[in-house]
Amino acid sequence: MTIGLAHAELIAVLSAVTREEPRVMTIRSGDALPSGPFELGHRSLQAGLREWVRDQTGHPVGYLEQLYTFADRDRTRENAGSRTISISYLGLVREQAAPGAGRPEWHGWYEYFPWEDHRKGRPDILSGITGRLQDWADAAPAHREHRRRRIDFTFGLHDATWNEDLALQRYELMYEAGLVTEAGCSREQSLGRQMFADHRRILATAIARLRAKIKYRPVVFELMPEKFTLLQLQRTVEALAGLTLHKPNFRRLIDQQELIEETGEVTTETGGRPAKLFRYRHAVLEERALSGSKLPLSRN
Amino acid sequence: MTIGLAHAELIAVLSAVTREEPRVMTIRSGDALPSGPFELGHRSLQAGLREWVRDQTGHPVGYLEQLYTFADRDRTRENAGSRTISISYLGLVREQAAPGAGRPEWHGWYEYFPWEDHRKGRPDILSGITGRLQDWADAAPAHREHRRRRIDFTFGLHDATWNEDLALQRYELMYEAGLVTEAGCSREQSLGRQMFADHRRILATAIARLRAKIKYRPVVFELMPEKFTLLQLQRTVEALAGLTLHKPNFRRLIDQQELIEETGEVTTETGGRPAKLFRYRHAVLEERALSGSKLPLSRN
DNA sequence: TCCTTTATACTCGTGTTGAGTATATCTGGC
DNA sequence: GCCAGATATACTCAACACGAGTATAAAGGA
Repeated sequence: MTIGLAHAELIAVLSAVTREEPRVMTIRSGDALPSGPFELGHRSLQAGLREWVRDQTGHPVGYLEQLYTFADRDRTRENAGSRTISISYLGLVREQAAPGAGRPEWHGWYEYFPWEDHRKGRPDILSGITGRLQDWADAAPAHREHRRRRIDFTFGLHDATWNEDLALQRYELMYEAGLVTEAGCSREQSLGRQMFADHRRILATAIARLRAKIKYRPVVFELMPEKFTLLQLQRTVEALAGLTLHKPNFRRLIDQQELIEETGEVTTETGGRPAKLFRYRHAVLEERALSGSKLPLSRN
Repeated sequence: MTIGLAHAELIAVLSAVTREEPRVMTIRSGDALPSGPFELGHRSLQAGLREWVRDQTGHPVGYLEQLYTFADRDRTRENAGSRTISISYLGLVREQAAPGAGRPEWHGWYEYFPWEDHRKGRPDILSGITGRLQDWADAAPAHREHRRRRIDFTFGLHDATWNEDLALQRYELMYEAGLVTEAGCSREQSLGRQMFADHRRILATAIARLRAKIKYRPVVFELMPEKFTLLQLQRTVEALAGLTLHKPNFRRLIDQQELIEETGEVTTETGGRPAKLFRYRHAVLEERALSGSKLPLSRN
């Protein structure tokens, strides 16, 4: 029985939204996510990542959340018997944060996942994807029905509707079906920009997690400047979700949650009628907004 | 710069519900969670844990989900410079599974967290807890208001209502306030049964995660026998949530989700009028039940 | 037979949510 | 200066989900 000695590596998905586009910090011209070894000096995993990101990029990280941990047999290292344990994190960064010395490269989420952006309608690329997925399903008669149901559900076909939270499931399905380069598909046939190793999969995990989270925790504000208009807030949520929202209802939702307050100022930079500026109510609301339970409670 | 070499350890929170009581598998007579090193032979973390649990306990694990990864300076090992990375998992086990060779010891959740079970009303222990938390808040004038808001929210005091999902936050708050032995509190003053190292904290994480999850994913069925009555299902959910539910509304919720179907049989073992037996609709519903988004969508 | 116990079915009021419409206030062109 | 276009903000209405309570059905046991 071999004791588990392994290399520990931290991988960060740092995201920001600038000019209505969600972006991720990358290295190697967009080919990989920033990562580094977990060092002995670090107090904890979280602290280690924080330090390391600040040193490398000059960006202070606001919100930071662990995503997933996985292990792989070492690919690149000399000692092939060893293993690497990768711990991935999702971090949110303010739009206005000064760019650091390392001159980080930001790339739009949807370069890597063009089928995930539905703000301008259902992307054309999707019909090609679902077509090829259907072929993949038909190629295995034994699993055909099951695969079809999975495809329909995951991509919102037939009676199902598109669910933006399923970004990871969609990527995994495409991976299984061999539609992405990481799965050994040819470069011409591959869909979306690829990344080193499983980094694109980690990015998909981060996108899915964040899209789910904005619905029940007020994390969007970690991405907003201090003062913002309601439309700016809506556009940021839309960028993350890859969807367009219903303006009146979005506003109603926001102000019934009482998460923000007027600053008293207005801005005319938006084109038409001047828009009120709002700010997030930090102090009062550190807790809460965990919304209500969907269980039918009984009182006694 | 030291490269991160570390020990990798897997920790499992295996849960079941028997006789309307949620239980967790333990070792050392309930003092610790089962854990073991991640070995080289394992294909992946998840597979490693599955194998290892089956060998040790004879229980097949149904649902398995990663909880959290954390790092600590080694406590027990000889090489003090090294570190241990602990990866914790939540696993769900069927009630009827045969007990294995290892004769696992199951202990009720609420031995460790007596304040979390509200099925018979608000536990008496809670008044003591919140009283001591108030003292802790008052002891630090600078943070008093903030701490009070945290206590009120987390324990459902004043205008707030009890939120069963906050099990982890409650434990963390009590830890900060020094109310549990793990934080250096005396044995007499400690609340709830303690565990080795941070295992009780991991259990709290698992409880919180599971309580949140049953609301939007049909994971309860991983804990049910093949055939069950609606009341059995309700009692299982109640056991996990630590709450009593409104019977008519629970039934309505269940059948509008179309997650189960009648077997055609009935059982008279429940006392009064015979109850219909139901089964979970595996096949059709592997996906879905991710419920709806809370975002105000617009169609175009 | 009646009483207790559990199962199952129905009602009703309220609040949230999807969808659409109306009014206010700016800029820029004529 | 006035109108068109653009954006901001406010209001309405129907459908549905949800909390809460009530009524009926079918067993076992005194």
